Amino acid sequence: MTLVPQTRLKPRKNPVQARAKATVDAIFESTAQVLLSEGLARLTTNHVATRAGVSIGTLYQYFPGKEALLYALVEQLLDQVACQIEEACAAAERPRLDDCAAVFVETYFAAKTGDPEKARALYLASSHLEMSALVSRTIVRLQDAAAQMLRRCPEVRAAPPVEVVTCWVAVVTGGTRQILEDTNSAMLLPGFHIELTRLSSAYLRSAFSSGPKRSDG
Amino acid sequence: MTLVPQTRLKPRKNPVQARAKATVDAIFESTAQVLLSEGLARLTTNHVATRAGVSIGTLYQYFPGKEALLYALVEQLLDQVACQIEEACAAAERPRLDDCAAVFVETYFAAKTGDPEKARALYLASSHLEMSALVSRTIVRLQDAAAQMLRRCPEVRAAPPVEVVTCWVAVVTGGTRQILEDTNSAMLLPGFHIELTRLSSAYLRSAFSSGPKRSDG
DNA sequence: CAGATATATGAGCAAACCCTCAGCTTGGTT
DNA sequence: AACCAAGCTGAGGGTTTGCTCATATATCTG
Repeated sequence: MTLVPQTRLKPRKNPVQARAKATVDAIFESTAQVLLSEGLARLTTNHVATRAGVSIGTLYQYFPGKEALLYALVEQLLDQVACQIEEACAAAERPRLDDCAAVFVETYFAAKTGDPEKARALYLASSHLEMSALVSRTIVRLQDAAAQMLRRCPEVRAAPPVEVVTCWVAVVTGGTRQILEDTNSAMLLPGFHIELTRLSSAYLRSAFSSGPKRSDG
Repeated sequence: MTLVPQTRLKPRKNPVQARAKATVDAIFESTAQVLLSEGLARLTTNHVATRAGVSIGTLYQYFPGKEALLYALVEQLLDQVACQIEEACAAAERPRLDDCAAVFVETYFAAKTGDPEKARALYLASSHLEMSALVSRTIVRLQDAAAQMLRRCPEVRAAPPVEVVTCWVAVVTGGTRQILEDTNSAMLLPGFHIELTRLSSAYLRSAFSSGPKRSDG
């Protein structure tokens, strides 16, 4: 319902030959680079095309406009993250609570820090208002994946409350964003990973275990 | 050290008469509104001036450029939040761990949700690369305030580890941002507040209390 | 090879935008 | 009232930017 008229945001033409695919990839790559080096405000289509080593006309053969380019970039990167999370969560068969925490945090963190610059470019681009629906949809995918994993957890009796899942996912994604965007904290990345896992374990235990449960070690 | 040459970002002139102060306030207000209704990409100085009910020339009497305007807006809003947090943290004399969690979350949450639209405008503006240092400095203020409050906590023996404070602050600020930016989750705001407090309590206890401590309830 | 299709080029136009400046109005002081 | 500084105005200059289109080249098919 309420399908936004996104004609302006959809790709204009799909590449069929190999060299065209390479061109589109180069444009994506260049967009991320320009986004980081120049910022969203100074990102121009001409600059993107030049940096990608293609003509401006070529860019407009595949994207109907500047916003469509950014939209496609964000869509691609968000989908990659969501797929990785869904896969990892589904792979956990009978996880303990601590496993749920570790799997989710580990996977999300790896997806984001694998290419931190690309992640930061994504954050910049996704602040466009047009992207909010896209981001929202991805968050729902993460929440569903997390909820289903939790439901398979022996320590969790009933269906996990929506507020808990919402809070957990928001805190993991938002916290990671905060750390990645703050260049001063960049050195603390490994430490943050550990702390975020401990935080998740502590929260999930307090939300699902009636009695406090101490694991050995 | 490394004082960035921010001549371009500093106000050009300070208002001395009352009507001039009103003008500057109107410009700030209008900037936030345009930011929300049009987005960062379509925010133009002419539009801001028109919406504020002043001439474009007036705007440029107080701000040397578009970026300075955004910079001043972000600076003002960030400083308000930091001051509130510092005050609230300092007011907690001999807090228990749960009090620390409650005070920090409560204050931050109130500061952000008091005017959610302004908060979202702030997020949009702060994604400018130029703002990263400003945001970074504010985060440090929050971390310091939180650390000092924790140090006054009887349950905390030594100085709180920097990773814990960093993670906690990142998670509270980032999580709140995530919820505020996602219009779909807007209805869950009160519930999120409660969960975020519980999460903070659980994390702080797991970080500082050697033995698990169960409070009545 | 010949025709058809897919892909690439880039000069340049129309529109949007940032910002200046010369002149005007308001408020305060003597 | 006379004067002055503070504040306000808005048309427009110079620049940037998004995007088109006529043309050229590469790849595929038979």
